[in-house]
Amino acid sequence: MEHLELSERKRLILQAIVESHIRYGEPVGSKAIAENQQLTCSSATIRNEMAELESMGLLEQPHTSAGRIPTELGYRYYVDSLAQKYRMTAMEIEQINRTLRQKIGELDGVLESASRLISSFTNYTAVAIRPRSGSAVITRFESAYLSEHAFVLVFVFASGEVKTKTMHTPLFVSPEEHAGFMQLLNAGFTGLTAEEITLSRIVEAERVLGNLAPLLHPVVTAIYEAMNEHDGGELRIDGVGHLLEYPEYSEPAQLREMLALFEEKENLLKLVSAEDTGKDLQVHIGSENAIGAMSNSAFIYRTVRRGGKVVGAFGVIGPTRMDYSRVIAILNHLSEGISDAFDEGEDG
Amino acid sequence: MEHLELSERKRLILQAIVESHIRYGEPVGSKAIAENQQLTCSSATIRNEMAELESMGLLEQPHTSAGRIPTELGYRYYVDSLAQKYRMTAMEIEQINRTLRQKIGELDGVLESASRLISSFTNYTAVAIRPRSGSAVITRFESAYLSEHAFVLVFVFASGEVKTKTMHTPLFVSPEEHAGFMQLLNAGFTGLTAEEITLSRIVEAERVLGNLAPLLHPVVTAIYEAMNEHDGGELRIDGVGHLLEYPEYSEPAQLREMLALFEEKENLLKLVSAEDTGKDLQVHIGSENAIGAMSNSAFIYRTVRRGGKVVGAFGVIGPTRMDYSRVIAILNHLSEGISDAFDEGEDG
DNA sequence: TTTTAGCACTCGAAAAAGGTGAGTGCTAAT
DNA sequence: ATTAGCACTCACCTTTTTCGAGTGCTAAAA
Repeated sequence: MEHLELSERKRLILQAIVESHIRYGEPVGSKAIAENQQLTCSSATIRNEMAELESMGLLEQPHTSAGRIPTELGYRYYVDSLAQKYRMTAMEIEQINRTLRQKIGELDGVLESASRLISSFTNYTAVAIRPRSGSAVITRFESAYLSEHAFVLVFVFASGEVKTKTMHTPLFVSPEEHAGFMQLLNAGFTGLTAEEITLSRIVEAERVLGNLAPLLHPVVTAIYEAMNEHDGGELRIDGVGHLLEYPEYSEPAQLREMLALFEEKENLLKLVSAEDTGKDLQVHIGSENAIGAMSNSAFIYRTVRRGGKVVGAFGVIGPTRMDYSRVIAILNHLSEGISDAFDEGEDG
Repeated sequence: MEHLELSERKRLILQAIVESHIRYGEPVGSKAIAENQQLTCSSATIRNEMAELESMGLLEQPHTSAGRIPTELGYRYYVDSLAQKYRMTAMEIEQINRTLRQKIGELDGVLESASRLISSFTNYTAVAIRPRSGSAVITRFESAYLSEHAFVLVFVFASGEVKTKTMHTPLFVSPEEHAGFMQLLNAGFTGLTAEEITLSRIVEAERVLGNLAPLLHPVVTAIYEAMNEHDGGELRIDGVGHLLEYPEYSEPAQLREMLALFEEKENLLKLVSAEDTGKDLQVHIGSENAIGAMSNSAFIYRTVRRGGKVVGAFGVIGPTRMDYSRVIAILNHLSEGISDAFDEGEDG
């Protein structure tokens, strides 16, 4: 399927059909094609060509007396070989740049903004993903002393990410004790994966702590949770309502499946975490998605890398008749902007 | 409407109709009532009573030859005077308690868990809200030094809330400089509302800082943002998919409106922020909601107070034929649990 | 050999027609 | 005051009809 040989005319016809169907969502008839385009042949000729395209598996008919719609293969061919590069408007570029410029630094913040932007620009549902990382390691603990009974714990992960958690305790903890506690934490619990935080370590630490020992348990629990949260990945979704704009989600069953998918973040996370093929732009059409609920949808996303490793992704989910070229252009632009922002943030 | 005089029989009939309609979502006929209940009269009698209830504005007929459904007023009467106290199952209580026990301390975390719990228990869409507070004041800055080019800023708000933000800078900042910078921040920028952070303060601080002056601008921006974020309120929604379980949201238009409502957090925030009537449990039925999109929905929420001030709220949104007694019971129980958790956290 | 005009045919979608029954209001008897 | 009885209403469901966009095929034209 890499490079199916198609006559120039067939390519034009396929392109016209795909684009019309993307636009109007309805089967495309031979007459519409004949009139509309720079094709100089009659509808009868187009009918013949369409029949051939159908036998090649690029088009299909919903029923005998209807026009044609593209198959998944048809879309695939379109995306790979036919789609024109969409040229973003100055307004679009401007607005994206402006928004990104404010959000340098925190990955979560950047992804969040990206998601919002994408949703409002494309009129599709947008997702922002921080995939599960597999082995969170905390390289440092910092803390801010709030009162005798409370302090903020700051977890600094190897990835550069930072999480915080406010701890409360019935114990009376002086600033000095607090400092000592933090020193112990940094000495005994950094550089470890969740599995490496063994009971013996904890017992040993408790022994050292003396009367502050009861403080350790909730802190260790917090550490665990922070690691798991960090490992577990994050998912944000914007513009769910856009689904309703497309008749392919008008059936309650379909819609329900999608909403369930969005609510159970596991699935989408898996989808992105599973594969790092090296390609930064992923276009998954229909059943290519390997999730039942998405077999009538397209999922396009772009990964965000840091030091070669995938640390995030953002993209859109919508009907298979998605405006691929526009979406791809927007994702690419956004991606560039984000890379720039990070490069500045890192060493600039 | 406070205490409409109704005969005992009318009350029973109204209650039966409301409960049947809550359960099945369909108009209730006289026959069903007559058979079902402990009423000892015939369907004809009930028809007469129903006609009267209708003329009082408590019931209505979707069309001439259908049964009756409660009006908003009917639901209101039911909620105020008729609803039985729902008794939670041991399982429900157990699970709520267990979940809450893990989430002591961070308001956001508690609200989040509450929302999830509510959604899964009630089969309605759940919301958790931290309303806009109006005047965020930071009482203290803490910081954790990460590297010469990065540190974590911790904002401690007067409300006890804590926010963090990771700062990057191209400057080379030594630990000592960092400590000095933090000292200045605490000296010059605590106890202020956003408006009180004036340019003159900033200029003065820059003067003191000397070569570290360029650091101030991004930090002040971050402070601004943190305050606004804190002021702006937070909204979390779970179980959107549950809407689809109720035919009142089967029309795309309805659904769309709701999804739009959920995505534009402003509206819901306003709804809760606007009023602090002193009542902790709010039941808004239909048009009582003062948001067009919600005129066919009920919104029940419970506020969370701290020191007498409303700092959060959680509740459910669903069709007007909501299972009021069950929802209210669950919200109340949850609320108790949360109060307990906070009391422990504060002084325990 | 390729293209095209013409035509009979197909079949989903929308509109129209028909049937069903739950539920009503009213009247008259209890 | 209650209830049995009955004519009537009207949303909902099913069936029928109509309609037309689109097709494939054939035969003529290029």
